[in-house]
Parts: sequence; structure tokens; C-alpha cells
Amino acid sequence: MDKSQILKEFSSDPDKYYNVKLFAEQGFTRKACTKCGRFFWTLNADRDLCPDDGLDTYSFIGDPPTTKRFDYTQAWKQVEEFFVKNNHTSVSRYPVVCRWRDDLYFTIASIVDFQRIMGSKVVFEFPANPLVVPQTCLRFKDLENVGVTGRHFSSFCMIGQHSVPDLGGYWKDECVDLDYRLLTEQFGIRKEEVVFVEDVWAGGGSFGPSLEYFVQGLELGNAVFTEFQGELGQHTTLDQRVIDMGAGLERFAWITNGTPTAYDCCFGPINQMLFEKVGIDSDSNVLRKYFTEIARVIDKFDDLNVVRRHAIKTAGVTDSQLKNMIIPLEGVYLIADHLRTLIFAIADGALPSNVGGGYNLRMMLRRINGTINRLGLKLDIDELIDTHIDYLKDTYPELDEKRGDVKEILRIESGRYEESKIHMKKKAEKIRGKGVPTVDELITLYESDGITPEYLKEVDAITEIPSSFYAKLSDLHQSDKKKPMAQLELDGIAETEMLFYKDDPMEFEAKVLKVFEKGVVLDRTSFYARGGGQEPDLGSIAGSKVIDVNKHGGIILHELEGGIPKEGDTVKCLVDVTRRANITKNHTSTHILNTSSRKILGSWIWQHSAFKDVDHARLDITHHSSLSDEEVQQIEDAANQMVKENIPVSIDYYDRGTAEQKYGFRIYQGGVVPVKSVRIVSIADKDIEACGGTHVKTTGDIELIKITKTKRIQDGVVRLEFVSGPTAAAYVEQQKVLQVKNAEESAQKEIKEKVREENKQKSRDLIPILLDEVLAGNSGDIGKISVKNKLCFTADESYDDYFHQNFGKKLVSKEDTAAYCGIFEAGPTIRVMIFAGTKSGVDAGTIAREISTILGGSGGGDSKFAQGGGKDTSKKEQAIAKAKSMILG
RNA sequence: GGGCCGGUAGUUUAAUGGCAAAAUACCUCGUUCGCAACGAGGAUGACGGGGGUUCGAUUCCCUCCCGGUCCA
Repeated sequence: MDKSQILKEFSSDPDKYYNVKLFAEQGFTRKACTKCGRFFWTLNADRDLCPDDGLDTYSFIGDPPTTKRFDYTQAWKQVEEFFVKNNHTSVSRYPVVCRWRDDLYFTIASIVDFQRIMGSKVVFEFPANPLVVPQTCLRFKDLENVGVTGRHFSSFCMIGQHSVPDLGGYWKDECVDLDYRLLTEQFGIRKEEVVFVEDVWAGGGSFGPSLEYFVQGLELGNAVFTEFQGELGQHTTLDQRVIDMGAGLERFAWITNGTPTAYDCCFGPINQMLFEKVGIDSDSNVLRKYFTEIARVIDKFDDLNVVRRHAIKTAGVTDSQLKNMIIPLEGVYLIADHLRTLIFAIADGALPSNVGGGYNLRMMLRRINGTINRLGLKLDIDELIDTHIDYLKDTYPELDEKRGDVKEILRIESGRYEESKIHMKKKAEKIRGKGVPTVDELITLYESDGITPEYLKEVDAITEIPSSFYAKLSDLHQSDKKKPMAQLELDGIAETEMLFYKDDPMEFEAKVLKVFEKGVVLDRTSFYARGGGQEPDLGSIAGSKVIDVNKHGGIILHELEGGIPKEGDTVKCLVDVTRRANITKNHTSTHILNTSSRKILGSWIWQHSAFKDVDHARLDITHHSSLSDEEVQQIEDAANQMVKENIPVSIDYYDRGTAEQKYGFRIYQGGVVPVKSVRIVSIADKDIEACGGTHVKTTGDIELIKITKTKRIQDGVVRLEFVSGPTAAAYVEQQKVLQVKNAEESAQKEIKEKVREENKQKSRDLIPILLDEVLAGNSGDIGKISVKNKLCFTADESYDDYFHQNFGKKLVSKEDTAAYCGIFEAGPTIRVMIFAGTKSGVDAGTIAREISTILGGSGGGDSKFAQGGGKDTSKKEQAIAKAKSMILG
């Protein structure tokens, strides 16, 4: 939908869409910006320009419009106090890792907290109405602006003010009134400074007008009134209209302080600490001018470097000021910002990695480390983490608990970065020595080693980046489109009654509602349909084998083999009880292992995915490293302890919002649950998850859990393969047998190795003795070697390839008139090896080829060394005779 | 989930369907009061595991393990 179209439409009828009671009460007038034409509301009769174009833009820097000063933490207390006083419920922030929506890695706005996806629709669920929330939001789009522009953050606190008018909340009039009073009464901003700009918001099929509020050119918040759906012109009013007011807490703090940047008043004591360590030479007057200029022109140029150059020139920043003040400052801000984001993300269970959202976290830590190195700083990251958390824990007490975990994860990740840098450096060195690499080589380097051409240029390994590099790279990454699933005609069929969620009979009768070529839909079924990583039940329906069961919406389709019943028939159905029991044990085991892993490894453990079949199952967990044998044992022990305790497993249904508030987002281990009423599976208070699978009554039913294998399947994800119940018992038996077998095999191997080593040693001792005799010019039979004028031949069985190899090599290296030929058996083949000194008159290659031909094989080499052989053992004597005559003449 | 790269002496890295190299560390000797430095000599490996092709595989093929990396 075209936003400008909607804006035009709404602006043509301001009374309907924008004019709120407050404007008339206070005497706001509506004006059109003389520069850009946008409509805005103001108390200042002289004002002709909208905030973006206004002359007062960022005039608060160095001259804040309030008498009170609030830092980040205090600013929230002010906001919270104001809204609570005005009948709002203050809600704790939601996780920054967006567990309840699989289309987002991270929470990017406060409204996301309350959005749930049902099918293709977004629905709202608020735990209170109206409410206010300090929602930490992560945004990685403008990462390069962070630290530079004075107002971009990788994470920020969105003050979310939300109200549903039709469920007892308020609508536009009260919303704008509250926001206005928040600014003027709570924060003490002069009434004339507040400007409301008319705008619209559209997304996800709905849209509505919005009023952005500015003070001295700084946008503090945006009140969105989501009220319509459909296409403009044919739109209808939503069943549930919603107020989505989002304001930047950092900006509230900034405007009351008037510091050169928002960073100066939002990171707490960490800035001062960093300034001292870095030794920044700070001149507030220059900084004020510089950052004011940055703020004014940031949107006027596309290239950030142009913006910086412009500001440096206009503010009159000298080269030395740039080097000793601006650049280190930008670095400090970047470090403080990125670290704060990492603390929130890791505390909420995200891990830096090379996949998905984890990649953003990895990049941020690398930017921190890169900046520290670039500026030559000596910083203790742990100390910085402590400083951040100490400052934030008042508002976000949950961060305090994860202090140690955050440090551990960042320490491991920093170590990885150091190693990868060493690797990159080595590769770059090699390239420098080798000459200009081709584009294909550069692509291989990038894809296989993560070494960008930019890096290579930076370290002077290459002089320029080939222009075709990026074109070629993007060609390579053209992804193939997913093919759509075959669609079955299921319209008009009633949803299947799911007996497995009720009394779950293993034998039942049901009516056939619909038949397909290979399957049937019944009115009711106990056959569990594939879902949540749990494999389906099998068994029989009307005597035909059930080979698969799948869910299509609320309809369950049973795939059959050996005859399809008729529509309308009542059929007898039997579920394979043993299969079901085993799968069920595996499913509850998955929950137990998940919680055991978290207990042993750390709070960052989440279920990444899972699979439960009849004879095996696997659980993928989020973890940073491969598991040691000891860790695996501890997890298994913890799991079996829970089995031993025979803990009851209970299943209860909750309203989704209630479940989230009661148990937190930990319940979404298996991913998003797209239903209003969630099924909560609890193993006492030890593990509580939203889950649609089948479970045992008490943990003792599982009998035993054995982890059969673990594997790091990708960066940040470890797979546990396991068995439970009777399969686990069988596995233990099987392991016992295997262990005995392995012990025997390794003992045999050891003996073989010992014999080989002994033979080697014998050769080492014998060779010098024999060599002395041969080199002395003795002829005849020397140690079973026929020698004639330093030409040697042997086919004695006591010599192996090690002897032939070393004797021959040493002989010809010491005497170039000598030659040596050895014939020996190696397994089913007879092999020949010839060494010839340059003046021996013997051609090794010719001998090898001829002897090999006799033996039915082939051989090769050059005149000085050659080998060959064949498998025709009947020709062995003939070959020996021939070889002897060829070498000894 | 899909690819790609790599695994060789204690360490870092070469090369190769036919004797597996170099640097460094190590050992011995020499110069030195001693150390460092230098010179001479020496030892060191089943080429990640398993299977296959071959007379012969570290090299080619398959498979597994480990590590790295890019894209979804």
C-alpha cells in the first residue's frame, strides 16, 4: 500500500483523522510546512517550517529546554511514574530474543511484544489495558551510524504506550493529551516547543493515522492509531483498534540534558570510565558544534563519510581534534552501545554464531574488539559488563542474574575472534607472497575462510578489489525458490476431533468423512499426527495399514495402504500401542534432557529443534561449544535422576497471555505456538513447556535415558541423540557387547603395531651392518642378500617394505655404483622395489616394468628408483630369477 | 537446511599416483668463562579414522570424525 496516498487522503480531512481535543483546548494551529508541505500542529504562531526543516533543529544541544536533567534510568522512572499515575499498568520488558514470532529474530518494537501470529494474521494480546512498557529493542540496520551520529543505537528502549479503546482503554484524544502532558508537565518542556506532525502508518494489512511529536527538531515519539484494514478506499474499521505509541527513552534523556550526543546521557558511568581510560581530550564547545552539525545534515547526504567531512568543516574541527577527540569518542560510544546490546541479547538466551540472528551479535563483538585494537586500548570487557549491568539493574533486574553467563559467552567468542584473526593474517601473508589472486580465488577465500577482499586490501595483500568480485558473489548466492506444497481439497470437511488430547483410546470407532486416493479423514481419531517433531502413530483403520498421519489445519489425514474404506462407513481403528509408548517416552525424555542440559551447561540452553521417533530421538540445543564426555555424562545423570525421582507430568490448558505471564517465555522451547489456548506440559516445577505432544504420566515410566551421540551440527547448536525406555536398555546391552569387541580389536591392533615397530627396529639395527659389508666391496651372500660388485638382490621373506626402502635408499646415496633390488610379498601381491646408483649401469624403471609384467601387474618409476608388482603368485619364482639376472647380470 | 575450505614431524606450513620436504623447536659436536649468536652433524612422521580403485594411495573416489567459513 502506498503510504503517501494514504497520507494525502487523511490530510485532506484532518478533523476526522488528526484533530484531537487537546489541539482545540490548547489552541494549536495546523500549518503546512512552507518548505516540504507536510502538515503539523503547533502553538507557535510564527512557526512556518516542520521540525525536519526547522531552524531550531537540535538547538537543545548545549541548551536543553527543561530545567530538570534526567539520565536514562531516571528518565524511565519519570515516564513510568506519569503513566502509572494516569491509570496505566507498567509491564516488565519482554525478551529481546523474539521467541513468540518466527518471522523475527529480535524484538524490534514495543508493539511486537503483544503481537501473535495466527495463520497469516497478526492478532493483539495485551496483559493489561492501557499499559506502558520499557521495551529494549534491537535494530541492526544502521550499525555503521552507531557512535557516529550521536543518536543511533543498536539497541534502545522504546517506551511503549498501548491502549485498546474498545476493551476499556482510550483513543486518540486521551492518548495525545497524555503524551503532551508527559512532555510539558512531567518533563517540563515549554508548550510552544511541542510540535505534532501528521503522518500515517501501514503494515501487515492494516493502517491508520499517526502523530509524531517533536521538540526542537528531535522526534521523541510517534503515536500510531491503527484503525483500518484492507485497501485504501475500500477499507473497513478493524474489530480491534489499537494505539501503538512508541517513544525513544534515550531521546527523552538527551533532550533534558542537551549533551552533544544521546550517548553521553544514556550509558551511565561507563562513558566516564572509558573517557578516562582512553584519555580523551574533550572540548565541549567543539563537540557541541560538531554533533549539532552532524544531526542537522545526517538525512541530507547518503554517505555517512560525506556527513562527517561536512560537519568537520562547518564546526571547524582541527586534524588534531579529529584524531584525539572525535575518533576516540566515536570508538567509546560504539563500544558502550554494542556491549549493552550484547548484554541484553545474551541475557535473553541468544548466542553469537555464524547463523541467523547470532551473526549480528558476532559482528558486534568483532566491531568492539576491532575498535579496541584500532585505538590501542587496554580494556577489561568483564569490567565494562559489570559497569553496564550495575547501572541497568534497577530497571532490568534480570540482567544481574545473567552477569556471569554474559561474561562467559563473550570471553569464548572473543577467543574465537582472536584465532580467526591469526588465521586471516596467515592467509594474507601467503597471498602477498604469491602474486595477484584471481577473482575465483578471492571468492573461495571469502566463502571458505571469511576473508573479505577489503581486509586483504587493508593489509596490502592485494592492491585493488576486482570490480567483478561482488557481481560474481551475488550470482553464486542466487537462492532457489521453494516449491509450493501440494494442496489437498479439504474445504468443507469438519475439523477432526483429536482423541489423543482427551481419553486417548488405543482402540476406537470413527466415521469416515472423506476419502482420498491414498487416505481418509475421520470424524475423530487417536492417531497422533506428525507435529512438534513427534513422528505419527501407526496401526490400522478398517484392517488397512496406517502408514502416515498428517495434520492439515484442524483436519487429520490418515494415509493408508491396502484398501480405502467408503465415505460414511463406521470403521474400527487400532493404534500401535508399543510404538506410541516408545515415542511418548522419547518425547518426555526430550523435555527432561533439555532442562538437564540447561542445568549442567548454562542458562543460554534452549531447544533449537527436536525429533522423536519410535527407536531413536534427538534434541538440538543452543550451546557455544562441543560437549565433552564429562558434560554428556553429567547431563545424562541429571536426566536419569529425574526419571528416578518419578516426578508426575501434568498437562493444563492456559490462556496464552496468562501462561506467558505465569511461566515466562521459557515455555516456547519448541517454537511458536499458534493457538490462543496453550497446552502446558509440566514436569513438576522442573520443566514447563508449551507442547502439543504425547507424554508419560510420571517420569519413572521412561525407565532409562541414554545419550548415544552428540555432535556440533552448526555454530551455536549441539545435537544430542538419545534413546529411552526399552530401546535404552537394549542399547546398554549392545554397548556391552561392543565394548568387549572393541577391546579385543584394539588389543590385536596393538600387537600388530608392536610387531611392526620391532621389525622396524631390527631393520634400523641391521641396515648399517649390512651396508658396511657391501660398501667394503664384499661379494656373495651377505645377510641373505646376494651381492656382486655392490649390486644387491634379495627375495628373502624376513625383509619387509621398510627394510627394502631404507636399505636401498641409503646404499645408493652412499655409493653411486651400487644398486639394489628387493622382492617381497605384501598381502595378496608380490612387489618389487629397485634402487640404482647413477653409475651402476642399472636402469631401475626397466626392471620394475619387466618384473611387474611377469607378475601380471604393472610398475613405474625412473631410472634411479622404481617399484611395481602383481598378483600372479604362480609366477613368483620366475620373477625372482629374472630380477636376479637383470640386476646381477 | 544447502554449499565451500582445511586436517601432513612437538609447532607452522610445502609438495606429490612411485624415496614425504622446509622452517622452527629438539639432541650432539665446535667457537665461548658462560649466555646469546653462529657453524657442522643428527633424530623425528603409519600424511584425521574407515572402506574402495590400483602392482602401488598421503595424493583419486566413497564415508565418518574434527575445525573453520559463506549463504538461507
